[in-house]
Amino acid sequence: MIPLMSTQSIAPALTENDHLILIDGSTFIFRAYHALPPLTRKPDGLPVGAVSGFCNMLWKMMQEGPTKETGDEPTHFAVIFDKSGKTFRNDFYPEYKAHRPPPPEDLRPQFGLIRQATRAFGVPAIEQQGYEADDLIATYARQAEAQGARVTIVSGDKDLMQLVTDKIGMVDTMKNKVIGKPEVFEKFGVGPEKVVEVQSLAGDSVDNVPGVPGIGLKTAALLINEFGDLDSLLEQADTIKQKKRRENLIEFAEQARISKRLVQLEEAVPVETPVEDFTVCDVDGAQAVGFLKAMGFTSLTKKVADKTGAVLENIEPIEPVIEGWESTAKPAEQAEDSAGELEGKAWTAAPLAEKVAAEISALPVDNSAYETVSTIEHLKEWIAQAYEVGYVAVDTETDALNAMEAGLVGVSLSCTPGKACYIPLAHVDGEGDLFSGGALVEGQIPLQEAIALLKPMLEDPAVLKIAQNMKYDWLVLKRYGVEMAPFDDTMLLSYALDAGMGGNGMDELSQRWLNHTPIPFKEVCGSGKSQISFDKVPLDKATSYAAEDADVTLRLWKILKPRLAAEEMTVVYERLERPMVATLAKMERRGISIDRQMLSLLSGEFAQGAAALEAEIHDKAGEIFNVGSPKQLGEILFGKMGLPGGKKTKTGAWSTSASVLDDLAAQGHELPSKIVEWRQLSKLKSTYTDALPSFINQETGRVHTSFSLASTSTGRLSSSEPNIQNIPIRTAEGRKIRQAFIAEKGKKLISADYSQIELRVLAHMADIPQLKQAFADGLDIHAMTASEMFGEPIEGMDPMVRRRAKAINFGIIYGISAFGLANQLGISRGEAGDYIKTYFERFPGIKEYMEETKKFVHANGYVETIFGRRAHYPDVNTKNPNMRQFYERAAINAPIQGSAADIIRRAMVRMDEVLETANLDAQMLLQVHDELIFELPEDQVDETKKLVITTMEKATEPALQLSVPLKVEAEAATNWEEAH
DNA sequence: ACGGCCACTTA
DNA sequence: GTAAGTGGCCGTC
Repeated sequence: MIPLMSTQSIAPALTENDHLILIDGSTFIFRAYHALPPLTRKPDGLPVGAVSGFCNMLWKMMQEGPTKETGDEPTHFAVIFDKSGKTFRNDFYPEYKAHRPPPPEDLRPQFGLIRQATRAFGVPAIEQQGYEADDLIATYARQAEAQGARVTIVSGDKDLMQLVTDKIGMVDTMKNKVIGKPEVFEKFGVGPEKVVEVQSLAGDSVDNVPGVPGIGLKTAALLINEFGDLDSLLEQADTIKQKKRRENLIEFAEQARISKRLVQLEEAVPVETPVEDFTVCDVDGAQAVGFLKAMGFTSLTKKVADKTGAVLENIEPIEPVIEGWESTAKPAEQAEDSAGELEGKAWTAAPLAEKVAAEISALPVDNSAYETVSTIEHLKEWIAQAYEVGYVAVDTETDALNAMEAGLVGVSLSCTPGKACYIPLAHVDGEGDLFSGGALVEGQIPLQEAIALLKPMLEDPAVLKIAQNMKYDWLVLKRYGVEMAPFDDTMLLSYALDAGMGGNGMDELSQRWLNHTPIPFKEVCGSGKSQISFDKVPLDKATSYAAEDADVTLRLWKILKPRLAAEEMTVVYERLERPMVATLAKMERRGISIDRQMLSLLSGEFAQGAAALEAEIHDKAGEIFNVGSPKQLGEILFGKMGLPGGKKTKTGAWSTSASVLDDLAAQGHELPSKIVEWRQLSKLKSTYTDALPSFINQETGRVHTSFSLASTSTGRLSSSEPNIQNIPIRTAEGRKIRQAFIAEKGKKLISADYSQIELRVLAHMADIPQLKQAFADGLDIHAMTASEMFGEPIEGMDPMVRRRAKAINFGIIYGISAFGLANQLGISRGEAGDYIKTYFERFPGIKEYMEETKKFVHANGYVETIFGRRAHYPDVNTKNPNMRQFYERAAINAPIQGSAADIIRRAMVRMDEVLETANLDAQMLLQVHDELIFELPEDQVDETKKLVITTMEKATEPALQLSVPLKVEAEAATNWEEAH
């Protein structure tokens, strides 16, 4: 290291009357970023949320001091930043802080702005190559102390606690906590002078300080208190009684010594700016106000102007230098480059992500290391840990699968890979019979108390909550009064990154990324008839299962989150995935009313109809058989009666599908059409009229579906328990079921649906002039297609001609084949092929688009929607021509279906706020791919309709302007059938 | 009791 | 021809 001479200051040395405040810039920046909703500057969309938060915090600190207690006027004041790039610690330990994911894309341009903001307030912004902010803070604090002054360090970083003395105090403003010697002792179990010794043993996963395996804070403090310091301990390690601990201390002695050098702050940095220069001076109003004006922070600008006496109107905005961001969209590669440069990282994000994955998956899962939390103190320790690292993996255990009914049984947490706890809350004695069981097991914190302790942390903007399938945990906890925020979801991270590569469930992800099989639920609760609910599981067994889930979730997050930036999927995740969690959770919570009586009546009608048909069928067949059995039916139709069999199923049996039966009916046979009718009726009865009432929630009296965000390859949602996305509409009988979905008294339902959204998306993506023109002119798209293809005028067109064109349009969206079109239209393969040929001649752009898509998927293994969502087809290059063509069709369809899904997602994410801002009480209840269903007071119908329509039609903006208008139609009624 | 198959429902 | 979920039957465990 080249020794640098400290610059001599002309300012006087500090005295015991002086008070130096050192602000840890990183703490401020990251708190400001995570604590506040994203904010962008008006004209150009520059992200400024963190800048705004930082300025407010800095200004407050300058006005009031760090806290009331230590709020005596500072005489010296500076903000210390980390300089990006390598530090001296990396010279002897390259892995130091290597786990850190790169900063989020929208934070990157704000680093520079925040330094400029600091200077605009007349405060020194200090950073120095090769040193971390902590080292500079240590050096300045010791220098000031040596001169007799008092020092207050403002930071949330526990590494700085080693500096605390009578003269040097610490304040964590975010948590409103003053840290002196007693607080350090409470945290580390030793005084500030021994903090380094303890940390070198316990390690720190956040900074990637290894420490000694198996030794946490508690044990470390114990050992240091016994042996005095690290060196003495390592010398006498062979005297330790506990076998594993002794072995580890001997084996990892060198690792502990390295850890000590990592956590030991450098207190003699040859600083470029002397501490004497930090003298507080009056704020130059013109500078500060100029900067704030340029940022567009109106209320702070006014405050600062008032205080400094600057005349707001006379000050011109001072535009700061902006690095790492441009207001106009630019190619992805460029964004990557400039972002990399800005932070001066030697690595790009992708190799970092790989490195993280390798390290996390190498650490074995040890279920015996997990803790069962049974006291308030223990719980508090875990909560404190979450605050400390700023994130925590959370998993709730419940007594049922359905989030709207399940009771909370316990919560598990993890902040460090390999370390996790389970907090049992409602485990009951499983012994005894059905009635006597149910006594709470001992060693559990009362549920309400535990929730009261957890709630502030789970809702605190400073702590990121991480879960696998957050919607479930969010819903369960919401029912206990907790609204978790902010959060990440590992299932959605995986979905954004790898849709189509396989499932996104935790077991599968654990297998894929950690090469680890978590304890199967079956092993804990059994299965089938002997299955027990989780509240009956003994605490030790529950802990190894539940805590493992939190551990695995945290590890998956550490692996998947850095990939987001590396693979440019941040925007997809943050705009299209994550915000849907709360949106959908709220919809599920609201549920929808159904008319139980009406369904019951229908069930009766369907039963009668089916019974009558069944009798006829048996009569015509000449024997009694199970009509619901395709096998028995096949034997009768194609065996006994000798009818000509058409298709075979893939298992070799005669197909009795509706299309086959329809063909037979067309040949003049009576039985087949009766079968078709019977099947339709029994389907309506069993799946809808019988099943729906069983989904009515006891407490709410409504039906709460569960939407799945990550179970399609294209980005569509799916719905289950019950599936409300396939409620009948085609037949008159089926529509009666829709009538049973009703609005509450005094309310109405609105159904708003996109008209032809997929064809519009296709027209935009494939850039087809005639289609775009037709949509712009509001024409009947199928008639227009027919007119182009067959040369017939739209007026007075034969409905059959239009029907053919419609089938072709749908076929195009599905990745058309002559085989499929022929089936659909009941024409020959050759004829269908001719239609397709004609179509491609009239719309050459479509053909080109389909060929390009195929080329793309073969080259890349995935395709993309207009908003960048990816659908992967890892097997598209298979040699099997049928499979290959299947994947190609799916790849053609995915960008179209997926883009439409993206669009409605954007509308949904925005909808609640839009309605609320307009003071409307409408509530979004359901989504059916291109349709949204709302419930609202009947006197707000007109206004709501208008707002819903614009929100949906403008959903791509401002990110994207389609070259085709989107059209939404909305109707209101007291039931879904009439509204649709 | 579980899972595959077939049928039906939707966009 | 794309994307889903559910229910009944039936063979296997």
